[in-house]
Amino acid sequence: MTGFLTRRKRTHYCGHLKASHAGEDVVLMGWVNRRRDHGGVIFIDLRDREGLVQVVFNPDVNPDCHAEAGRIRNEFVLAVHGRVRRRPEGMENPDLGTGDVEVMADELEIMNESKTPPFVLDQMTDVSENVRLKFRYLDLRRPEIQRNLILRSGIAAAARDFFYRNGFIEIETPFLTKSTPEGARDYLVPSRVNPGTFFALPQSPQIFKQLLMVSGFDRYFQIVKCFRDEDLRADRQPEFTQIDVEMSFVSEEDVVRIMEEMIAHLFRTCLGRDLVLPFPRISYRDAMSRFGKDSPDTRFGLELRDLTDILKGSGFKLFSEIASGGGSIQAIKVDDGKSLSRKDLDDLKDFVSRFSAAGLAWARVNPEGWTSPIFKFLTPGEVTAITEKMGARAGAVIIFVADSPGVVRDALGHLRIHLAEKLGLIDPKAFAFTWVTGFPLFEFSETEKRYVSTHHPFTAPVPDDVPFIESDPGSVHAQAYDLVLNGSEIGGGSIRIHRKEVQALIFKALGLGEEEARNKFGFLLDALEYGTPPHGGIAFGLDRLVMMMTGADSIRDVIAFPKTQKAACPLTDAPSRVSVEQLMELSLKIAT
RNA sequence: GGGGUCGUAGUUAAGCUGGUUAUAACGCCGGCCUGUCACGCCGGAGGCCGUGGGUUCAAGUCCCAUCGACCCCGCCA
Repeated sequence: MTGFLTRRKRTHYCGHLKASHAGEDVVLMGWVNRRRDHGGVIFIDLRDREGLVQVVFNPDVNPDCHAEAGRIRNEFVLAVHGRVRRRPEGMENPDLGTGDVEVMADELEIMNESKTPPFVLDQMTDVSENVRLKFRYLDLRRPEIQRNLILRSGIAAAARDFFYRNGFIEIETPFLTKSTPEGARDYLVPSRVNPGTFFALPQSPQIFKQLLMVSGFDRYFQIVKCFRDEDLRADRQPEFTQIDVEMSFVSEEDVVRIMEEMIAHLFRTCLGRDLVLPFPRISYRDAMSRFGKDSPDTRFGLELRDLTDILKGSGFKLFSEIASGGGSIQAIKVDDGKSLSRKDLDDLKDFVSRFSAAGLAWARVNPEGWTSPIFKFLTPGEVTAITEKMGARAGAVIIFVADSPGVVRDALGHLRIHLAEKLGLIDPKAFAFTWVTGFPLFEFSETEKRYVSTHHPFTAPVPDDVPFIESDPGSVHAQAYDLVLNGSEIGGGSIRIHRKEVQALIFKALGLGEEEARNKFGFLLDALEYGTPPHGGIAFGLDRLVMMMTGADSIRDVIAFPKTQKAACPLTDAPSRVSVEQLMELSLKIAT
């Protein structure tokens, strides 16, 4: 059993062999993807990171070797010595990268056996995610997911390359840091040395990267894990990776320009795709009114139109009442509504009810008028005005939602995506980037009955708006920007406040007392008094970016060892209980 | 915290209005097979129907609870 590795070195990856290797002796090491035992000749598809190649065991070449090959089962680890040859005429496999050749084995070592795996490792077999995650080390042998992680590595490498060449310095920031109860829930780590106190795992290196600007590093980046203890989604994990960037002496424009070059560099080197620069930009206000959300998917139309003015005096009571109560009536239009059945349209009511939208109506536009449950309530003038405003031709379907403006946008924003997916209006190969700018600095929180930061409390206001911070906080714009790709926010950043007077105004507007602010962010406030340069930055969600670039449906398919929706790991069984001794050492007691 | 979909063989699924021994495909085991490539042919093994309780003469099927997976809302500055 031993000896092969001392005698032989691996010469090639399985997936690299091609016709030009014909006639060469090679040594391959890998896993058995599949065996086809014909009684006489035995075929083995041997797999490694780079792909598959067919290995042939023929009793005429080496009877002992052929006999040994009879023991082989799936996922055994083999070392094979043999000669590459072109496959016999007509035996090529065009579906296999190495399909022109095969390896005639004359020496075999079974380096390790394998239990029968719980699932077959090919793309035809679909396996539930809990089984996949429980046996993640096997799941990760599948070529599709290996491809994702290999591309991820390439993207990170390309990003580093870009940053190094553009004068950015990579600096690590602490994972054991201070809890700042603004924003997401923190993951806490108890301190043994300081009983009763806790570190927090960083939600982002925000404050540290700003301090690095105070220190004069000028351009910083880091590809770094961040942690947020919030509920999971298909594109959200409790630990995730950011490409984190901060720059000194820059404007919003400077950050946006260099970062879109960085993104273009990633797409060019990793996908071979040339993106058109500069990326389109849209204001927050336009994004909300045209797309119903601040991360618009611009791959398709179905834009929102406001019909409140036309319908506020309408004979359709639901509409007129909502309009007179300060609500809004908006609509989207599907140009070719033939494939939407009456039932489909009626079911949309259920869909928008998820967003607590009260009223939904629809209309089919015909050459002679509308087919619509609300047609009889509308005047011909209203029908014409709406048809015109929507730009609806015969065959179109108009879908109306009436409720408070926020609810309407939310409902229609989701509905347009739902319909675009259902109707196949989305080009799966498109990458539609959009910068969203001009965010409000504050949003009024109904739950907290106060203004809260839209971005974070260090975001700089647009200079012209500074006078209104106290008098009219809702009108103040931020020097903030989000990068959106196909409707998904993949990055966001801002110019930061570098003067303490402005910072003090912001804290005041947020209802944050001087003492409280000092307690939470004192060190940053101190730093602002020692010559902080103007600075700003951005952070990209690497996982989401890789998801988009690989076409993965789930963030879990681009992370080697992800958590389930309950924020647990089926492989290691984390999180788990710990011993009383461990708890005592930390001065902790479980209350429940 | 809330809404939804789903848990049946190793895996993926079927199982109707409750009724005899719970099906199939793939995988697995054995046999045959010297050119297959999702090899083929013959035979075989394999089940706590997620768990607990209830209704019933009878439960995979109905009801309640609970655990778990996924999707969504809230949440995620």
